[in-house]
Amino acid sequence: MNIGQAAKLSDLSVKTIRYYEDIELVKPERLENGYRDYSDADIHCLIFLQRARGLGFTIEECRLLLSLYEDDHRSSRDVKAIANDKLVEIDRKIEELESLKNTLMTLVNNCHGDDKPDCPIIDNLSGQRAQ
Amino acid sequence: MNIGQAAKLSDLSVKTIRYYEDIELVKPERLENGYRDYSDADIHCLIFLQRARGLGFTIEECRLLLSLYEDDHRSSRDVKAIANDKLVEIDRKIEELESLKNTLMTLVNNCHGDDKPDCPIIDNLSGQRAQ
DNA sequence: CTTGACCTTCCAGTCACTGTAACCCTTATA
DNA sequence: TATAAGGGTTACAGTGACTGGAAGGTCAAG
Repeated sequence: MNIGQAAKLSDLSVKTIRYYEDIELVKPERLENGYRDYSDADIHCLIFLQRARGLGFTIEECRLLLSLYEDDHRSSRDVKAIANDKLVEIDRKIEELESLKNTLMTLVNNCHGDDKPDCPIIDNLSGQRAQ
Repeated sequence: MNIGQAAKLSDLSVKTIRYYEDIELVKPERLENGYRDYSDADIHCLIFLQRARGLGFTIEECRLLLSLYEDDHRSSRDVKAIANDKLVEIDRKIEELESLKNTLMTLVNNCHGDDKPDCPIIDNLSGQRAQ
């Protein structure tokens, strides 16, 4: 199967798929004309990657997950551990963003947003605590 | 003032400050020996940048905010608009992460996490919807 | 005079792609 | 049979916001 078809089936861009070959994630066979030839197993890997990346796993985490995916003797404990780490990370990010949001909201709410130059947002960024 | 001192006062790394000069954000004078010499105004800019970056503004947004910061005739409306855009963006990111979190939590909760190879997380990533 | 802490520039690497150029291959139609 | 469209190929550069490292210059203290 050509790379274009593989892209459609996996919902990845052609560029991304070539990149995944570059970093040795999914290595398809080659036809006589030099075209990449994706097997069904390759397609499954690409779909797997598309989903895992969509869940926020880094490429290296994907590489690990993929090796577990391809290992019939893996333990579900190993997989769960990776997913759990990612959950903790996501939670941390959400908290950071919430805190950011609160700060920004306070600033925005205190700013008149008119023609005048007086601006609590700028004041805050500049380090002034003026009310 | 030397770059090291500027780094301490602004809570930025020396590397980052040099980078900010590279991209023409804060351009200090130079001493005869070639050392950078940061004025009080430069330090204020660096602190401003440190805070704005901390609030999640991109470098280009920071550049814009900085020009408003340095413009006595700015309108608070302009500043508020930028901050508001950023708020919307942050909200979108939080929602995305919440959705990710829910998906991952469901998967993790359904996974036994034992020695056996059966793993709903892997199954989901592979596209199998097996319960 | 030497040591160590600081400063300088420049180049490469990070992450996960994306864009572009220049070229080759296949298929359908005039 | 010529050609044009729409695939495919490689290789290199760029993104954002730094960070690391090498190789060297400067300064103050002992």
